[in-house]
Amino acid sequence: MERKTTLKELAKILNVSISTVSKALNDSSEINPDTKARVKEVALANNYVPNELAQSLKGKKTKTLGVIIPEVLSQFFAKSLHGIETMASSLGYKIIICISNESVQKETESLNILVNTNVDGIIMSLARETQATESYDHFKKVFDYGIPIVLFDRVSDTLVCDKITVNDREITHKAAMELHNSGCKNIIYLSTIYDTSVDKQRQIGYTSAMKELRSKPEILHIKDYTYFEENLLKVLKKSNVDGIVAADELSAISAMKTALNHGYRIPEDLSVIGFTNGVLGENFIPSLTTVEQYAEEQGRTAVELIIGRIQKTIAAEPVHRIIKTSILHRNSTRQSLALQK
Amino acid sequence: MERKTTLKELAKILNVSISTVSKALNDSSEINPDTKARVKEVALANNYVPNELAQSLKGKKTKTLGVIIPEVLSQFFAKSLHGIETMASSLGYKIIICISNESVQKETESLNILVNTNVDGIIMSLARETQATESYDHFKKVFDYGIPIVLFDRVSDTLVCDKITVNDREITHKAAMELHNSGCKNIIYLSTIYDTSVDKQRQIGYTSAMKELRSKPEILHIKDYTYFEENLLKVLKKSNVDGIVAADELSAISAMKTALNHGYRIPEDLSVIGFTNGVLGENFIPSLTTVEQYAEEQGRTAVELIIGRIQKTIAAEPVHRIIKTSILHRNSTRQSLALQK
DNA sequence: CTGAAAGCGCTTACAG
DNA sequence: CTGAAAGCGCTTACAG
Repeated sequence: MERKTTLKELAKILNVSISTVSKALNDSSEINPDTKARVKEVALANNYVPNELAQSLKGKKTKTLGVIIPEVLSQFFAKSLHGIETMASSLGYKIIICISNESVQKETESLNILVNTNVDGIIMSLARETQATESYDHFKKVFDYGIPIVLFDRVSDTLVCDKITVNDREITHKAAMELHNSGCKNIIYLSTIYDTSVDKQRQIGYTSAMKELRSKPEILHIKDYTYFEENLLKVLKKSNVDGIVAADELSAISAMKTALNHGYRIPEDLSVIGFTNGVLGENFIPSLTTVEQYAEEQGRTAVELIIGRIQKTIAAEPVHRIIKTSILHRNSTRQSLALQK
Repeated sequence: MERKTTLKELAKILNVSISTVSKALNDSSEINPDTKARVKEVALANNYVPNELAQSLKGKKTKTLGVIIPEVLSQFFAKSLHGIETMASSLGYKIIICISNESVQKETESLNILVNTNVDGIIMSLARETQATESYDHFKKVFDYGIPIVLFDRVSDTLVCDKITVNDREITHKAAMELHNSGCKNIIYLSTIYDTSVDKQRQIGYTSAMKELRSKPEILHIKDYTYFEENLLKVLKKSNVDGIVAADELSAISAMKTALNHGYRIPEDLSVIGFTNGVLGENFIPSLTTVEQYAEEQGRTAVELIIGRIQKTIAAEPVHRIIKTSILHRNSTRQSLALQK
């Protein structure tokens, strides 16, 4: 049960003042090179490591980033977290992680904890409830104290700060068009991530494609997986659906499962395009054609942005970085008719 | 860009000393109830929150837990992390998360960061490389400083500390016996999590079952998913395999995928039992019969243990908590023959 | 080039 | 019941 060595102890051993030790270790130009060398040697021999609490108390920087995500069990957020952790630790920052569980209350608590804990910046993706109810009062403190914040994936116009999203509208439009070009006549939009900003954007992209194709858009939101099969089947039959654009990975897989269990062949009778490149879609049979969202890259970019903001190396006005996604073609869709010839 | 209110400022407003303010806010019995009330009122009105850095610098407690996991993309670790976060935040602790990426070096860095950051305790699961090379020197500092540590899932006898594991041997034994009882003749053990303590335990359980059945054990370790299909098929054919006990979720699913792609029917021709109750196994067709490891519970228990250790509310000798698992029967296995009658 | 002093924002033994 | 003082472990303007 050793205690950590302090500057005071080193000073005593070296017979110099605490100030000298501190300056020597910080490579101050004020200090004689020989003294520096001696100090450093003794510090090393005594396993000296500065007490970060004390340093932070003076310097006001904690080299800590707060991260709030709605959940960690979906591949998208797990991957973003991985990207955040990798980049942060490579740049010498620690991360405190909070999971909001889609709830405003937990998000509020998390924000308070992060503020009180003196994080240098916050990276987050909004809870569904926050987006559904448009509650943003709990951000007041963060803005009052001028703590930089970057939002990724689930963002809001109400919050003026740096943001990272993907080109949701275009890619969803493209996904719907691809289904059409591969021969699908009745394409629906399926989502279980209702009430989120990304869901809205993807809906818009889908709807605009339907408009272009002069087809009636059909949007199916399923809020509870308990009734997933039942709800989906009803629509599949009623509208003779042969194409699905699903707003997330799990709903895409669940749709395929339901369809296969009821005699549909995929992609012949029903084609599906989902979102997120995760193990689920990769390993399902048939494997899922999906929108690669570059989750890890989003995480890494978020860290770069927030650190740029903390160190004031980027321009004052808020940045909105839009990451270009692409469609990863696998086996849940057919080739486009044009290509088949 | 407000600054946070300090005790000094409150003291000035109230015309009392800093000590009085501090004691009043901490509900010290020394202070006059009326004074307390006045102080609290003003504190509230000024949005006072104590500076945790200063408090920690005095009190030596940071109310922060360090967590190191080998990866976050597997459901098992994502679920444990979720359990850890939930329990920790409900008990007023923050968590700093580090991902070792299975590497000793990253694990060492993470440990150093957590020590330097003055976490009150550490919860971790060892990196594969750490277990493979039996490198434990990087733990010296943690033990020297007496920072409590609890290991879960991937543990080591070399490290004397609290541990949480599951009954790996028994349950793997049981899994193999169940396959046998359902009619499987040639049961192999498949694993991609080679070199880990859990893999070893599960192997032992499997081997003991084979011994009991007077069958020759066959253990297949695949270290690289690139050659998964090739390696597995060779063994499936050579040994006429009709049962697989897989040490983790992904290898179980990959095995089913390979088998299905090569004409095997599951569970008729080949039965599979995996580990971890995750979305992958739940959604695959057929759904995976698997060992429920109660990952979230492991996470929650880890938090309880470490906090008990920090607050010294548990006995001095190291605790080893063994969580009883169970087999979740789904569609990748047949009923036992006994039950079929 | 070195050191004494003040201060970051708290807590707590000690005096009164 | 209230307050002055010391101290947690640092950094940094200021003196010498």
